[in-house]
Amino acid sequence: MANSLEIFDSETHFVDVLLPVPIPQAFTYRVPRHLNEFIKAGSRVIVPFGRNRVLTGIISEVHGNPPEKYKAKYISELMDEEPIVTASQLWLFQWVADYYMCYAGEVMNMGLPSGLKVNSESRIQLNPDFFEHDLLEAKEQEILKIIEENENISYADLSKFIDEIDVTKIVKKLIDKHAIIVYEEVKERYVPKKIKKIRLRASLASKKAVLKLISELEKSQKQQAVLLCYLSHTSIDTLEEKNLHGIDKVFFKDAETSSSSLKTLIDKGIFEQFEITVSRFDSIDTNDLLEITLTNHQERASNEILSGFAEKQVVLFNGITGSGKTEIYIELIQKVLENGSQVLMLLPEIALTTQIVSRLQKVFGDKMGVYHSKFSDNERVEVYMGVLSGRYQFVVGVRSSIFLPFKNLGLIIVDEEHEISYKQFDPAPRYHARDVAIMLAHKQKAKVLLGSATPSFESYWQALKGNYHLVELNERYGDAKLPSIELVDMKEERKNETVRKEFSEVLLKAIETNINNKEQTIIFQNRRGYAPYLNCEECNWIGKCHQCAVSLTHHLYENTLVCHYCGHTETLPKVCPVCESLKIKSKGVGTQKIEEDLQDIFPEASLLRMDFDTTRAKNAYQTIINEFSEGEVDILVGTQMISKGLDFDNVSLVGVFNADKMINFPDFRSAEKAYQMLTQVSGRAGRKKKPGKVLIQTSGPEHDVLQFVLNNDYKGFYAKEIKEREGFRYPPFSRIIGITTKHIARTISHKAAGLLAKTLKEKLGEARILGPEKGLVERIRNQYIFEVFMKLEKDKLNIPAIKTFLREQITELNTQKEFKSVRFVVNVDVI
DNA sequence: AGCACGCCGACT
DNA sequence: GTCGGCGTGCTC
Repeated sequence: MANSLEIFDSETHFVDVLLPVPIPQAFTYRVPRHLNEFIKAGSRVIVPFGRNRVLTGIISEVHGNPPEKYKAKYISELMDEEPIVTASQLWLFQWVADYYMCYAGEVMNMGLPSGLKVNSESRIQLNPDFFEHDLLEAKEQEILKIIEENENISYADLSKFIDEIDVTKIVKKLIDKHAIIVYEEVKERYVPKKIKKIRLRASLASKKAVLKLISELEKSQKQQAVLLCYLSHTSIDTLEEKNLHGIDKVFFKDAETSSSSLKTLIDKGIFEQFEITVSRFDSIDTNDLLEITLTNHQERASNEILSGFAEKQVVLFNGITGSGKTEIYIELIQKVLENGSQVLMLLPEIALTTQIVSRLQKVFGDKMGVYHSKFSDNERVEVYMGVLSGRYQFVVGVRSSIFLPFKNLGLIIVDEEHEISYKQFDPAPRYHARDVAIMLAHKQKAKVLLGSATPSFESYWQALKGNYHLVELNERYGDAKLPSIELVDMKEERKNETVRKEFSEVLLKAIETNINNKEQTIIFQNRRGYAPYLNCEECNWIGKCHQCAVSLTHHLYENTLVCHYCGHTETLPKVCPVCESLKIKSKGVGTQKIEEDLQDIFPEASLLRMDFDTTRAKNAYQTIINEFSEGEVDILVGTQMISKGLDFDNVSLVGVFNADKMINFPDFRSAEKAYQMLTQVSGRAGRKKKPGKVLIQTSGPEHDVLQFVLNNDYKGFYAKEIKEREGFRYPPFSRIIGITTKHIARTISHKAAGLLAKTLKEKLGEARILGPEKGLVERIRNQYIFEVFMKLEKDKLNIPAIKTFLREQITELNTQKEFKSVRFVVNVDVI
C-alpha cells in the first residue's frame, strides 16, 4: 500500500543495513540510481534514521525487493568505493547475535572501531522563505540575527555567542515558526596523521642552482642558515632525487633555525611546503629482527602441536608457567605466515601492554599489528584498515580483535585461554572471545591453539574427550625451578598472637630477608582501595552507596568513599552522619592499606602499588612495570593485574594476602578460579635462576584447592572438581544461560523474574531452572536485580529452540503493562 | 539505544 | 499559569 504509487523496475535497488541499534528488524533503504553500480554489501552508508538522526550503517544485503509495509527512505551517502566489512565478518556478526541473543547491529557496533563511524553535528540555516520577522519576540530576533551573521552555525557554537542559558528552547521556537532550518552535518571521524614537509622548488633542485642560491643569500645570514640546514639533511650531490621527498619541517626547528626566515623563503618561492600522510605507528627496523631457537622440550611441544593440527581443528596447549610458551607461539606463527595465511593472537587485555608484545615486535617487526583498547580511535582505524589491505598479516590483540577483517586466517592463538576477561560482560554482545574464535576459525578453515598453564575446565574436558588435541609441557624454560609454595595458617598465628596488622610473622620475616638480599617481593591482594567499608563504632553505621546495595570503599589518598559498582564518589565524613561520633573506623584491607602498613613496618623499603586506581592513565601501567623491573623497588602491592603475563627476573617472593575470600566465593566456579589465580600469581616468583617462594596466608589451610595448588597438581584438582560438576550437571556438562531482571521497584523486578522462572520450569523441568535469586548485589544504580539461571545439557536439549522460546517469553512479559519497563538481560554462557 | 511526544507535580 | 519530570512509542 505504502508503495502503491511508486513504480519500481529491475533497476530499483534496495539494501538491508546494519545499524548500531538494539532492534531486531532489518532496516531497508532505497538506493539512489546514480549509486546503483557502486553499491556493495560490506560498504558503509550514511542513512537518515528517525526524525532527525543520522547514522552510519553497514550494507548487509543488496536486493530488489521493496518493503511491503512501509516506504523505504533513501540512503543519503555511500562512504566506501570498496567494502570495508568482509563477507566473513557479516556472517560472524549474525552468528554472534544469534548465539549470544542480541542483535547483529550491536555486534557490528562493537566490532568496528568507532573511528569508522561518522560524527554528526546539528547546524542551523536561515529559512529563505521566511518573511514574518515582525512576529518574532525580542529574544528570538536577537538569536536570528546571530544566525544570519554566521550562516551554518552549529548548535554548540551558537550558545557561545549568547549568555542566554536556554538557547535550545528559543531555537526550537524558531524552528516551529519556520524561521530557521536545522540539518545534520556529517563528517568522518578518522583523521589521517599528516606531517608537514619542506622542499626546494623543483627548478632549484640542482647542485648548480643551489650553490648560486647560497651565495645570493650571503647578505641574509639567517635565510642562508635555513638553506644550509636543508642541505645537511639531503645531499647536495643527489639533490634532484632527494628533493622530491623533502625533509620534515620539524628538522628546521630542531636545528634552531629561524622560523620566520623559513617562512620568508617559502613566500619567495624558494622553498615549498607540502603534507604527507603517515602511519601512527613507528616503523620498526626490519633488518634487525630477532631469531629464536627452541629448547628440546619446546621443539617437541611445537612438533606435537603441528601433528595435533593434522587431526584436530583445536589444540589445547597446557604448558606450566615459565615454560616459554611465547617462543613456541612465535615458531608456529612464522610457519603459518610463510604459508601465506593470516594469524591472530588473542591476549587478555592486561597482558597486552607488556613484555610479550615487545618480544613479538622484535621478531615480527612492523608486519605485526597491535590492537588494544588503550589505542586511540585513529590508531585503531589504522590497524583495521591495515588488516583489510593485507599490510598486517599478523595481529596481536584483545578480545574484540576477532572482529577484524581477516580473509584467510590460518591460525588463531588464544593465550591464557582460561582468562575470564575473554568474556564480555556488559554491554551486549556478551560474547566469549575464545568460543567465537573457534567458530570463526571453523568458518575460515583455520586452526586454533588454546594456551594455558591452568586450562579452563571447558577446554580441558573437550581435550580429554578427544575433541581437542592435548599437548602438555611440564618443563620450565632453562634451569628455572618452580617456586616452592607454603601455606601460612593464620588461625595458628592469631592464637600465638604473632600477627601484626594482618601480616603473619612468617610473611614479614620473609619480606625482611628479601629486602636485605636486595631481591624483590610481590604482595597480592585482590581488593583495591584502602578499606572495603567505613564503620561507626558507636552506632554501627556503615557507609553505603545511595543507589547500590553495597558498602562504599574508603580510598585513602583521595580521601573519598567510592562505590565500586556505579563509581559514585563522596568525600569522607569527619564524624558519623548518624550519631556524630568521631569513632568512625575503616574496616578490612585493600591494596592502599597494605601499602601503608608495609611502609610502616619497613620504613626504609620502597614500594609501588598496581591496581585499577594507579593504572588509569594511558602509560601508567607500563611506567609501574618499568620501574619495578629496574629493580629499585622492593615491594609491589597489587590486585590480579600483577598476575598476567609479567616476568620479573628478580622476584623471589610472592605473598598472597588473603586466599580465603577467593575460595569461599558463592559460585560453583570459585575453586577453579581460585586455583587459576593462585597458580598464576605463584608463577611470578623465581622466573630465572633463583627458586622462588610463595607464601599464602589463609585461615583454612586444609581446604583442598590449596592442597592442589601446593602440589602443583592440576590434574588431581581437575579430576576431583569435574566429578562434582558432573553430579550437579554444571558446565562443562551443561550450558548456563543467565537472565537478569532490572527494575526500580523491587517487587516488580522480583515478580517478573518469578514469572519467567515459572514458565521456564514448566517447559524444561524444575531441575534445569535456578532462581529467581536476588543479585549478588541486590541494587545497582537504583535498579533492583534478580537472576534466573537455566542449566541446559548440551547433548540432550535443542538449545537454539530453547533460546527462541526464552526470547518469546521475554517479549511476552514485556507486553504486559505491569512489566513493560522491566529490563531483561540475557547472558549466554555466564561466567 | 536515542529521541520526540505527551501527560502530571512544584514553582518563578 | 509553565517548566520539566520521565513513561511510551518508534525507528526502514
